[in-house]
Amino acid sequence: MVAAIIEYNKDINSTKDKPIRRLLLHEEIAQRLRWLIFSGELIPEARVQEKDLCDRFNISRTPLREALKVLASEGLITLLPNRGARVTRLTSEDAEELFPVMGALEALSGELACASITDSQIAEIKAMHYQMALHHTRYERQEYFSINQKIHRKILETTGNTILASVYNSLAGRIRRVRYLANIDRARWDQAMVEHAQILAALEARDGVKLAGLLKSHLMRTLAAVKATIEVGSSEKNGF
Amino acid sequence: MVAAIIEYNKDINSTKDKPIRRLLLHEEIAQRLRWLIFSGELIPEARVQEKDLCDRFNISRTPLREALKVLASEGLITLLPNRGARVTRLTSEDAEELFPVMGALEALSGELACASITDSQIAEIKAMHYQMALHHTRYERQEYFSINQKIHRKILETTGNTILASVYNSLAGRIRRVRYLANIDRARWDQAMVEHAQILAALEARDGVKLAGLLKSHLMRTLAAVKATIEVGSSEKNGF
DNA sequence: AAGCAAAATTATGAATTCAAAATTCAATTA
DNA sequence: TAATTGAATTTTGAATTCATAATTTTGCTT
Repeated sequence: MVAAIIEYNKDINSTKDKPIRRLLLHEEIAQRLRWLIFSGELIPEARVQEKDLCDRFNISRTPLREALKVLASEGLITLLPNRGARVTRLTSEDAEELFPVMGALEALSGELACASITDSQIAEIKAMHYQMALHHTRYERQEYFSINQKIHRKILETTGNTILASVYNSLAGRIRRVRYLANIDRARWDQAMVEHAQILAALEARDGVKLAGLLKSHLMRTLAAVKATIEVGSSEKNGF
Repeated sequence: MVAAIIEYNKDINSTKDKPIRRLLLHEEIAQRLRWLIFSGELIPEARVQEKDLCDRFNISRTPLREALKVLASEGLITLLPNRGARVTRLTSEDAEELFPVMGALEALSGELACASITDSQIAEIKAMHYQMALHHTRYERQEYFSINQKIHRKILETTGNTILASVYNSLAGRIRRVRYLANIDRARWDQAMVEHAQILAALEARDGVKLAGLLKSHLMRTLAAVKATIEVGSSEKNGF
């Protein structure tokens, strides 16, 4: 009995678990706010009223304001001193700055992935790719978009580089809503599928340089589609 | 007189300046905290006591805590719920994740810079380069380091891509202290100067692809030197 | 009725307060 | 004396309060 307790204690001390962190309220709130922005419930340029959100989440202003500061540092919202916070509107210029950076990160992602990806991981992505192709033939935009995201995220995960993933995700967050709403035309969609097939092929061949180039150019072509969406959105005054 | 006032008002309204934002206290505090970390006054792993900093800055805990949340989202400090904040210690693994990302960003930076850099901007960088070379021959490490930073930042600015710059600076911030303290040996230093000469040449030739490759490999070689510093630092328990 | 000015209201920025958790320290026991 | 328990203190997380800036409303003037 005593021995068992001693064993147990030894185990506690020798095994270094990562500390169990009960999450801080402002982090929970920040995550929920991100969802509100991605889902489109919080509209760009619209003022974010602290009181409303406090009531909604049943919290005081302190953790909410902390969360707003974090989102501001991520570029998702803009703080106007004494005049509140508002969801940052993505301009065409922003997109033109964001995509080359995301392109560079995706290229790196592909390069690193090729160096370490396992056969089973490739098989997984391949399965996702065909699932996506199916949605494409069925004109199922939402589902296509969802799996598309998953494939890119899967490649990112494969690299095992958490910093790369977090930086990429942060940037992608800024344009997620626009991409989601992007009403890409059929021609561009077909073209995107061709590009994805090439991407898969390069990944299977573990050709890092090739894959990097494909991902980069894929992103740059997507930029054009997104820019078109932004222009339309702006002129309709229901911007992004 | 009245006319003058009207003129003045018209000017105010017609010219759309970016709003003069009296900076929020937490932003000021966040910036000062960054300096404290970069300068080494705040030691990694050491607990950051809220009270001490509040006394130091003569502010209440509210804006300080907001600033801490922002720094945490930048990765400069780590928040342990109910156990305070501490400066994030850069591990060798962190460096191995950070440098490839920074390399990709620098490569992009070089590529974009070549596409738009003016002759006078090149001349400016060239002047800085020779200034740096002088410090190198004189073994003036701090000055060399300082100009080295400036050159890379100047190339970044040249691209005009503010998002690229801010992402890069955020990542660079995490390793600035280590790089600053990095006691690179003479051989590596000499090698770095050779690489810089090549970088300048590629920039003058506006050879974006070449420059991208050079910057990337330059970063990866720097990684090795930084990793060595981290290892030494850790074993001496005065880590980074 | 339109335009303007002043008062009233509301929202924001930051300090203070309060409750809960962690840490310190002293007393006790083996 | 070393280890452990439990109270006292400190520190943190979050709500509340307070002062000030921004916005809205009201009432006046033309």
